[in-house]
Amino acid sequence: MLQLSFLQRDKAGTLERLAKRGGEDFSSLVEAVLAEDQKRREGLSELERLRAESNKIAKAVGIAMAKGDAGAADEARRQTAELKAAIADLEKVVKQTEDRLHEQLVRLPNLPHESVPAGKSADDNLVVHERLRELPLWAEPQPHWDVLAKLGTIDFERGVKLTGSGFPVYVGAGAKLQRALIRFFLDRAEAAGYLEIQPPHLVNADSAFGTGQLPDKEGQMYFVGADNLYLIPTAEVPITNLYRDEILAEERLPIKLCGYTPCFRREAGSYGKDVRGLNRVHQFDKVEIVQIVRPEDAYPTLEEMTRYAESLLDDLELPYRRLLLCGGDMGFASAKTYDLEVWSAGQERWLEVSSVSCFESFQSHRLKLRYRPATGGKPVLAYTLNGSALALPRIVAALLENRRQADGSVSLPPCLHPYFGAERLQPGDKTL
RNA sequence: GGUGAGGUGGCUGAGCGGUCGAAAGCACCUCUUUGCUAAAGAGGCGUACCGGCAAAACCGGUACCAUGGGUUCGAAUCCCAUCCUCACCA
Repeated sequence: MLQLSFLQRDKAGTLERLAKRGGEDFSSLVEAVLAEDQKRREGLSELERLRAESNKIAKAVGIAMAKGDAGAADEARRQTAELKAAIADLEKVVKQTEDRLHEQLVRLPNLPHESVPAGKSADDNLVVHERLRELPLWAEPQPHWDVLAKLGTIDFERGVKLTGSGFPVYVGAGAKLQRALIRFFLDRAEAAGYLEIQPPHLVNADSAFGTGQLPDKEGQMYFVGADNLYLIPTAEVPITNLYRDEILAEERLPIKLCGYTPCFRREAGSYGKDVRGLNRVHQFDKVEIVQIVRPEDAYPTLEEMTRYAESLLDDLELPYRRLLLCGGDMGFASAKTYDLEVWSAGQERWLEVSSVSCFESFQSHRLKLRYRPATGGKPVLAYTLNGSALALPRIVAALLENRRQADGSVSLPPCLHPYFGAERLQPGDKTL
C-alpha cells in the first residue's frame, strides 16, 4: 500500500513512476484517492469537533452530579440528543469515505524504482548478465519429463491420482534429491547470516493482506473455507508477517530470516508447455530469504541478496542469467525485482528459479512494521525484501536436462554429493 | 468437545460507570549527587489520525485498555457476539 503523504507531495512523480508499469492508466484512480482523502479530512475535522463538544458536556454532567445539582445535569443531558444524532450520522459518512479511500488506495501497485525500465511484458525485461557454462551438445535435447521416464524418480501420474495435475510424487532418489537441495540451501543461508524459521503453512487473511497477496492475488491461493485460512504461496508471507504490528529498535536491523516451506499455488490460467513436468506445479518446495532493513540500506541489500542467490547457482554449476524486470512484468507490491533464470538444455529455454524483490515500504505500510531511529523520534516504516534461494522444481528440471549422461544417469554437482550421499541418479534406482 | 477463569501500555500488574491514556513496580532516557563499573534523588517515557505551520519542534483535538456491536449524558469498567489464552474435565 502506497503512503498517502507521498501521493499528496508528488502527484506528478507518482504518476510518472506508475506509468512504467505499462498497462492501466492510474491517473484517474490517483485523482479519486486524493479527492476521497480531501473529503475524509473535512468530515473527520467536523466529526472530531462534535465529539469534543459532546465530551465537554458529558464531563459537565459528571461534575454537576458530583455536586448534587440534578437540574444542571438534566439540562446538559437535553443538549446532547441532537449532538448524538449528528455524530452518529457523520461517523457513518466518514467511515464510508475511509472505506472507499482504503479500497482505492489498495488497488494502486507499488511505484517502480527509478532504475526499473518501463515496459509492458517479459519482452521488455533487461538481461543484466549471463553465466553460461559449457554444456554437452546433445544430438537430441531431452526435456526432463523424458529423462524422468527412464529414471522413474518422480511420478506425475500417481500424483494425479492422489490429488490432481501439478502435484508430483517424489520417489526414492527423487525424494532424497529434494531433501538434499533443501538442506544445501538452508545450510548456505545460515552461513550467510540468515536465521532459520519454520513457519506455519497456513495463514489468516491479515497475514495474506500484509504482504500484498490479498486482495491482488486472492484467486491464486488455496483457501480453507472452514477456518478462513490460506495455504501459503511462499514462505515470504508468514516470515515477513512475523514482525507485523511491531516497532523494532534500529539496532536490530537488518533482520535476516530464511525458511524452507512447501508453496501452494493454484496457477489458474496457466497452460501448455508452461505446465509440462516440473515447469509449473501447484505444490513445490522453496527456501526463501527475507530481510527487514533501513530504507537507505534497501538497494545495496537487493544487490547482495540477488548475488547470494546467484552464488547458489554457481555452486550448482547451472548456466543462468539475471534479468532486471521491467515495470510491466513486476509484481504488484515490488519496487524493483531481479529474476534469475537457469538454462534448460532439454527444453532449450530459460526457466525462472528465483525472484528477488525490494518492496520499499509497500509491505511494511500494510504490516505496520516500523523501527525507532537510534537517535529517537517517530517510528519509521522499515523496508522489506525477499527472494527465493531457491525454488526446487526447475532446479531439478535443469539438473536433469543439463547433466544427463549418455547412459541415462544424471550426475550431480559436487556441492550436493555430501547431502545426497551419491554422485548421480541412476536408471537402476528403486522406484514405485 | 464440556466447564471455569481471564485478555489493560515494552514487561509485571492495579482499576470494575464520571476529571482514566489509565496507579504502582520493572525496563528505558535525561539531569543531579556520591564516586567507581554501582547506588540514591528529580524529571521524562505509547500509537495513529485531524487541525494550527511550507516543514520540524511544539501546541490543541479525536480515537485506541483482544475484536465487533449494544446500553448510557458519560464505558477499560455493564450487556451481547466473535477470537484468543490459561486451568480442570471428557
